[in-house]
Amino acid sequence: MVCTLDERKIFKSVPDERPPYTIVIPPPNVTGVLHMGHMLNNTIQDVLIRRARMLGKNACWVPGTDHASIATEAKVVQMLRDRGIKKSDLTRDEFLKYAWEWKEKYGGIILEQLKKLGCSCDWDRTRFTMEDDLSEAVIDVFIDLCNKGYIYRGLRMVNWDPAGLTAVSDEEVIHKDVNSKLYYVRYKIDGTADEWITIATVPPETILGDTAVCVHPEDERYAHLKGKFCIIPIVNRRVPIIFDDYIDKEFGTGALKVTPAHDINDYNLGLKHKLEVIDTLTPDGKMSEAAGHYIGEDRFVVRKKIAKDLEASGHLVKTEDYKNKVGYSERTDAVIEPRLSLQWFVNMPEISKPALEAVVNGNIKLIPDKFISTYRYWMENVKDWCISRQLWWGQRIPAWYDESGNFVVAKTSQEALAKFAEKNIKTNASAIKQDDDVLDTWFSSWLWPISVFDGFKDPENKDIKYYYPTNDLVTAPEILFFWVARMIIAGLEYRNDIPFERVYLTGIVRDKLGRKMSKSLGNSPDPLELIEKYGADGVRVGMLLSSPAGNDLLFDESYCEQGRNFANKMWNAFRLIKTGSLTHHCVNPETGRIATAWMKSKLNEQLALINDSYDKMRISEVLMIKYKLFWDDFCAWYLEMIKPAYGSVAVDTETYNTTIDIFENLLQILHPFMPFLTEELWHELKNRNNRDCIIVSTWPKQSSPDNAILEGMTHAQNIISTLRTFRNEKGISPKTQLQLLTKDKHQTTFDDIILKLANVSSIDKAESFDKGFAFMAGTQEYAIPFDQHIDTAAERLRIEKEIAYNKGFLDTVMKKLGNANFVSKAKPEVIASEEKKKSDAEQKIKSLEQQLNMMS
RNA sequence: AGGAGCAUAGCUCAGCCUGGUUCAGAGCAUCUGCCUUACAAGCAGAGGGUCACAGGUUCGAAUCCUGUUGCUCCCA
Repeated sequence: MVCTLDERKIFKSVPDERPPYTIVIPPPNVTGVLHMGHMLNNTIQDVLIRRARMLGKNACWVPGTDHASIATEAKVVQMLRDRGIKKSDLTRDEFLKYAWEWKEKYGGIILEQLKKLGCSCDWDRTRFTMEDDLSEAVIDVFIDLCNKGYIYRGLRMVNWDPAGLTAVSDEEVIHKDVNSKLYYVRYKIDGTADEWITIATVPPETILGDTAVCVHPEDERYAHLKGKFCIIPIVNRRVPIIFDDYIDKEFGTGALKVTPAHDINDYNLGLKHKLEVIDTLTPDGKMSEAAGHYIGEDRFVVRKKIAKDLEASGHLVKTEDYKNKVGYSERTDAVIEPRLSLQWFVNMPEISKPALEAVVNGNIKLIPDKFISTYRYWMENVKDWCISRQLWWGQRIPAWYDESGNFVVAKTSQEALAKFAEKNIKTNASAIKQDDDVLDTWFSSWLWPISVFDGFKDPENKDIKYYYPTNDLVTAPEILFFWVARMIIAGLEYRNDIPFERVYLTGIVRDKLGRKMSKSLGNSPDPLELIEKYGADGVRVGMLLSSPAGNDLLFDESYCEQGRNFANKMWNAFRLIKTGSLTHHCVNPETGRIATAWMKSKLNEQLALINDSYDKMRISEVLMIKYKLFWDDFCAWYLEMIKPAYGSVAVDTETYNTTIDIFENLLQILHPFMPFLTEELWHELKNRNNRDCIIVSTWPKQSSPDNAILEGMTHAQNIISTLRTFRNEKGISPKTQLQLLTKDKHQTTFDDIILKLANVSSIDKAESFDKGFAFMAGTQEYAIPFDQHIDTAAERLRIEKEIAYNKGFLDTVMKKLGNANFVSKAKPEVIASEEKKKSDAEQKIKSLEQQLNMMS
């Protein structure tokens, strides 16, 4: 080929009169590299896109990347550190210059990798969440939501990442089981000489921030402490003992130390009981001035120190081993600390209602639908979304503060000044300062299905009107909430329409032991090495062979091996057809006629199943049907039927041409899964021009199969298999010809094929069977005269076993039919089928008994 | 603590919604025989499951209901 499909812009889509089929890619992290999850996800999208294109839709797959603020910023900081530059020594602008430099260098690697996978994206449409137009949309949406009252700024307990120095969302916290210690510490009751209350805590360093001790109001052990105070050790602070039924009497000692600054539940207790809030941690996880002790030391160092100090002062009662869950930052792996801070939030309950409705009422379909209840549960309990991040890489929050802390939300400083003026706040350009924080990356990507078509910049443009709502979204269930749900919210809010019709949720790719693939485990194969080793088509097939929607895929390289073997099989079939003996000789035209008629019917029969499974998004089932259709039906049966015996010279152009047609149809059907090989063979098969590519060919039209031929062939296959088994068991070479005897009912249509595939010399009618091997295919009787030594006893045993089986079966049928309840209650067609079973079984038994008699 | 889901051949999964298809199917793996001029990355065959367990509903249960056990995910 002179130039690639991509270069010929075959993946390109522009609005036209055809119906659109649109997918927006879940944008991968711009600095990321392809991992197994991407492979699975994008292969599925490509399969859907390619089939839609062949169905005559205007297929548009929009690629792109997101800026992944925390991950990217962390990488840039690392790069700077390697060059001996500290982020804190740089201005914001200087830092961003480095960040963009990094992005230009490494951004887009992943898109190149997707091309190697064969992804047929419209690469001209590649977008990036931080490019100007998309950023402007983000800022406009922020301002709009502020104006609508959905966004507010508030003091909240957030998940603080002390390594990343930013708040992260609940979804970015990974809870892990860890072995900790539970410290039992006693606090002296104020005004007593030797009276104590003992609390249990995992992080004893937070004692420095304690502002109360809380017990259950009905806990008799502590009833006498009502109105009393106790003394916090080390800091010697006098704090109240409060009573609240929030307390679990059974846990620890039933007495809870309350640290409102560092625990969300304690914070709520603090609000309720009006407790003082003492923030004892610095942003980077060290003890703050307010802690009063251990200032500037890391919290984990202090944890050990304070335990010793408490022991020395006689406050430590005991320690216990304790298993608990600790939150870690998904990005930096630092232990997350709950921390009070001023952040920006989206008020979710109200704005998310239509999005809940859209899924519950079926406007948007989740596949598999078991995710609907999960989605509903989350949306009904949705919490406000913390959207500010203490980073520089991202869209800077358009809020402006004056010197006394008043703020307005505005796109530019000029507009901000105007807004201050409106509020009658006197200030000036040099006195106002923009918020230092940026917006959560999801606050960009929730606009993705709209912003990639410039739906914010130009809401009435041709693209957005044509492509939106998109058709399918393919993504991982892990981000159902923090991405999918939010896109639905944004879509309904800003287009008054859903962003996509269906969401296909893939499984998570795990290793064969069921562990998630991760860098630290080192259990993930390198996707590009896999492609190198098995070919992109082989890997694509391997990925999809066993990945039912929503179920995890236990990946094993042997799947790719299977994929490669299949590609190899296709190649070999091509060789037979195009360059092998088929081009020179062929079977007699009659055999060819039957064979092609059967194969065409088989193809149509299976194509109906394939189309149906596609519609139900059962992708691995689609693949398996195609796999068997090609390998079993086409190669193992059809090609063997028409393949000429050595030395045969009969030429039959019609059969040959039909075979090419069928092979082309099979290539088309397989094309979405195996784009490279099918395209290559498509061009090898015939001399086609640059435009005549399989990727833009028309999906084969399904017509009704000839059922008589299908049934007849199944019967013939039955006979052939029995003869092959017979040879196998008797050790008769496939080269030895056999004679086949039939009775009246036998249809001769497939005789040629039986002769060929079972190496039978002749098929003759006989009144009755003499000595030899008698068998049944369906309800018909056949025999092979066989005069070599036959183990009569073994044959008798075989037939007797078969009789016993059929009698047993007949018994169960008779029992049903003899049951008055069954006959009166079962549906007529069920009864009819039982009657048929009965007569078939009776006839079989009769024939088998005859055979038995003949042997004696 | 709560919510959701899963349990079918050695492995990965269909079938279950809507009970009845010759006493459960596939792919891979296994075993047997084959280097047959498209293909040993192959060909032809074979074996392999009391459908997790216990009850119940029904003429009839892998399929519907209840309970038990084990596992996974989500959220505390």
